Amino acid sequence: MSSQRTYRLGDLQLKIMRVLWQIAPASVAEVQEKLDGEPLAYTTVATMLRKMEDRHLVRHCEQQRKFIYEAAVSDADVTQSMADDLVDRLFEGNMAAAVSHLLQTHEVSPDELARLEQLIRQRRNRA
Amino acid sequence: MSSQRTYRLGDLQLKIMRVLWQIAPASVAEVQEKLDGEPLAYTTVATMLRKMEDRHLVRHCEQQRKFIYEAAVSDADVTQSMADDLVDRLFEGNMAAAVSHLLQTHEVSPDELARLEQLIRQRRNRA
DNA sequence: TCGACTTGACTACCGAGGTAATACTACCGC
DNA sequence: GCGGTAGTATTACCTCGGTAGTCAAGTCGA
Repeated sequence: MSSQRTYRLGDLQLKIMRVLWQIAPASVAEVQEKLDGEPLAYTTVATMLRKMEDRHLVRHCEQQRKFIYEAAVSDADVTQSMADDLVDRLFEGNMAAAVSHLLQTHEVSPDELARLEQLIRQRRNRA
Repeated sequence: MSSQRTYRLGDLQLKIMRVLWQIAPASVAEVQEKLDGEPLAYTTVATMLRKMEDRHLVRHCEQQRKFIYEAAVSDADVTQSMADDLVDRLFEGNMAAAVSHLLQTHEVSPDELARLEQLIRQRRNRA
């Protein structure tokens, strides 16, 4: 059951969550190291983690003087919530409109199209 | 041709843009009036419009001492840019993953499914 | 033991979104 | 001409994301 909460994460926050989802409990240094793109100051990552803990996105425990952080919300919940949020904001909740917009404005490989078609067919049969 | 710019609008900004896209040139009072949800102070709307003009999202001209605002960016550009942005952020640019996520986590009516299937088939034939 | 290094705590600062009060100004009707 | 009204300009404040410096405390190696 996905919680009803709405998540709206910034770029850095999302990147951090992704690290935590992938490598699970991690110290600040580990998170910092695993972040791709421009390297950030240690304190930047630490500060962000603290702010994220305030908002219950992550939690930490102490081990040998180190803070070990882990995600407090699931990938699925966050992804869904953020996707929902955008569909609401941009397409007034109309999912089909959103999907068709994506399909119309983007290149999708034949393979992917085939997969999507299959997906939709499954859905239709289930109904 | 859609401009390359990336738009990330807040809630209010999007609402305002929607009003301007719908009713075209409009005074502050008209925008304020057309905004749904909790009524906002006149000055709130005016301030927001000025900030948005700074960022070239809207422009205004003066008519009888009134500011008449209109959108300076198109619905299509903003929608696409925001959708792209999210696909990038959440699905690392993988469009198909995004679409399939949406399909899997939402109710879509049979009619809509049919429309989507048709859309995909068109795309596949075109390729 | 002492200094370098690690790590967390605290603080600061910027920009943007959002909200609005206050102050000024011009016009309109009496 | 005068006061209300409509409208803009100015200013302020709060939150959040993001970035990071400084400081203090603990740790570990020479």
